[in-house]
Amino acid sequence: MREYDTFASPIGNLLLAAGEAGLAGVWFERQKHRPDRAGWKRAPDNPLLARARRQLAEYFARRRREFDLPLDSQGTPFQRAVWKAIAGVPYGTTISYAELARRAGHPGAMRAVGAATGRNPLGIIVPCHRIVGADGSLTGYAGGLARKRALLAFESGTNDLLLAV
Amino acid sequence: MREYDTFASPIGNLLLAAGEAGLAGVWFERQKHRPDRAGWKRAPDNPLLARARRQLAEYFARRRREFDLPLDSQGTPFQRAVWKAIAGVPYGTTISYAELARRAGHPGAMRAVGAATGRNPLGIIVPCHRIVGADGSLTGYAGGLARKRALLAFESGTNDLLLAV
DNA sequence: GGCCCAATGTCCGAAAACGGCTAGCCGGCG
DNA sequence: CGCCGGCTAGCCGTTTTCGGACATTGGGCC
Repeated sequence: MREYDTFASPIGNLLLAAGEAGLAGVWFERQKHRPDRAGWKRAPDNPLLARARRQLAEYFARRRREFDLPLDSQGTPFQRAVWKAIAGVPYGTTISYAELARRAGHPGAMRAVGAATGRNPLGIIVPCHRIVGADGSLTGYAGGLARKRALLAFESGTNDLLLAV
Repeated sequence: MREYDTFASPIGNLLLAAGEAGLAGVWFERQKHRPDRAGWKRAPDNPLLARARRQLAEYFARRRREFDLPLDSQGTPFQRAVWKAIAGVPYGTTISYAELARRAGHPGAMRAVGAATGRNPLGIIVPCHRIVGADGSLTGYAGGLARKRALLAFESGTNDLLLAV
């Protein structure tokens, strides 16, 4: 039985979930691999969820570039290594899946790294949108390529966040 | 790792490079298609480079009309055929790209011959400045049309070499 | 353990673009 | 008419670009 809440971002509603030791997930509504929230309890007053909402609002207002939250994402050792490496990619920059594989300690496993990236439960917080193909192509995003494109433009440029439909 | 040196000619500084079997290149500074000299070593004492400098000085002093140097230019078989044919054009004369194509054994390939001429690594030594359009127009030169015009005037007339800027 | 899948990367062959060209045409001039 | 300038369509190696095939790794499922 998990506590959750929602947050209305400029590029779509987000679903936030709290775990035992920290934030467990941030998904777009209707995104791929979204968890089944049967038996979850809506809890807007949960302090952790409130804190996450505030930091996300600051991020979208250009008043925050890094998140400061306890995280509690669940996955295999390999997946956790990948997600940890993703967390080290700075705001406004991108790296390739191959480079990510190297940083995660598995050079050559770029394909598997791609799969693990797609399973990242902490969208935006763990910036999987900063991972692109070796030739710069976007290749994929659980929330849809349009959102990935919008986030990268938002972080690299100074223009406002606008989701091209 | 190649050895190189420079030579101050009346129409601009030249970059000379020595190869395994002979002179590998003579380019104008800042000319098109100039090689990347990363990792090259300046070697004024290299005997081949010294010999090339002396012969160039003689050429510009009107005391030499033909060069006598071992050459080591690298290129495709087609390019080498073109450059070899260029080398056969005598001092003070010009031929058209079409005629050059015939002499190189590829009649009709004048357009490709033009491209190969532009890639000639041995400026002045292999006298690509003696190749002109069928109607006499200069059409192009890696070191700039002004230099081509100056070289042709120098070879045909008795006036001093003067580069019209 | 075996098999299939995936938000990749690399390589190679085919196709198109790119020139330091040219001969042929056409209209404008004297 | 004759000359000239500009435009066009072929010309042909080289270089770049593009698309598809394939090698590859780890997870999830049985």
